[in-house]
Amino acid sequence: MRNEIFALVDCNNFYASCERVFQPSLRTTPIGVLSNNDGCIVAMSKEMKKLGISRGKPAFKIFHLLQKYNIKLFSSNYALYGDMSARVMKTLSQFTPEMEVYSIDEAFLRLTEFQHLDLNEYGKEIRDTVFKWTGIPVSVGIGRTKTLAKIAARIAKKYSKFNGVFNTIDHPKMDKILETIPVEKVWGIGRQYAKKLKKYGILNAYKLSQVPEYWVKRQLTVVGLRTVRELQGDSCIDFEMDIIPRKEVVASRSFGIPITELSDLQEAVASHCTRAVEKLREQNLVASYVTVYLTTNRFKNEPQYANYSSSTLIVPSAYTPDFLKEVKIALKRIYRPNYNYKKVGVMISKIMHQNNAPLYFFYPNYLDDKRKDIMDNVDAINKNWGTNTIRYAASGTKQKWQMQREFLSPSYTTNWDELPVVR
DNA sequence: TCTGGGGTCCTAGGACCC
DNA sequence: TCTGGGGTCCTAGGACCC
Repeated sequence: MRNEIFALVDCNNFYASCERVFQPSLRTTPIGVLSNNDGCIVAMSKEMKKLGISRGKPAFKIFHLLQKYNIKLFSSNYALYGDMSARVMKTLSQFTPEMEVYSIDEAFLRLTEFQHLDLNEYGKEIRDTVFKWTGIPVSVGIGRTKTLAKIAARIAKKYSKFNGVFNTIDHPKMDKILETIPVEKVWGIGRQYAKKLKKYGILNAYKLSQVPEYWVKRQLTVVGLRTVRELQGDSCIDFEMDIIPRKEVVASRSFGIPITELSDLQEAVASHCTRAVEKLREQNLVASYVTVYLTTNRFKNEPQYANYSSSTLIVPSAYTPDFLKEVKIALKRIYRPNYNYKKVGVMISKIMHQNNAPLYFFYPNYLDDKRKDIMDNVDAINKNWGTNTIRYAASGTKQKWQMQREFLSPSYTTNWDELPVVR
């Protein structure tokens, strides 16, 4: 067993905290951030959590509370959150050469080479520095495995007496600590697994750590087995410093209103497709497989239909028109009239790095002909002048399918016209 | 629940081959 | 047809994550 040391740095209520950074007057106001389409609550400040509102609640259900509790709602603003995330990660990277950016608001730091430090002090320094440089409050959890670091961060966040930092390494009461963690809060144990485990009386992390391996493997596959070993202090979930190439890229949106006409769906699909291929290019990837899917609203009591269709490109590409051509045909194959559609999506897979794409004698390679130059220019313009400055006619101009974002905050950090003004 | 979007991994089972 | 064994590859579905 290796004696690893991991820290998990987790931003507190990340989206809500981002909004607050730019509106300091909301320091004590309950803040909620909504999902796309302003559909439901995806993030809350602690003041709002205290009101007993739960994540995932449909937004309209709390409209009557807004005035009473002076709640401030925001439509999600991923341009802002992405930019703030980059600032946090850049700050964190100063504390170790070995960092894994795990999600938009979390990073693992490998601190195995820092055994000699007072880890609690180091954690506090990390926390204070991130707050000073970005305005985002974070929790720091330290443990021998990633799973234990996760649990530590949860404790750091939950109990204010720890000042946002908790270290489980060599903790004398480790068993007691694990007993306080409900099994469904363990990283890797979701709703279904928790249900199964509870049936057998395995209610908390300590119990889970004591379960025989063959039983776990049979019930929860090798994934569950890894989790159990991690709880025992045996690090077996890989630490991924390198950015691993995506295996698939998805772009999809629910519609603001039900959509029936093929022409509207074609616009939406073209728009999603354009975004998906953009994401490919951001990482210098090419791909050769694209899937279009559509679905009606399964929560409505009306005729239901869902289907998908895929196409293979002759040559792996990141040239948007190559994909637009395919998704148009694919959508036509699966479209049926007279349904109220809720959502369409485009998924791109069979992805590889552009330098690894096979060369074909009869077909031009994406890198070789003018297509890459064209795409680079389009991307540069859209980056400088704003998303969709240049876009494809196929995406349409009516865009009646566009989502609703009633409570959108300004793009403080990514749009020159919306910079905060100091008077 | 009247519900967001974007990902990953694992397994079972079918297709196909010898 | 009262039907062998074994391997690989692919896909759908189910679980998980943020």
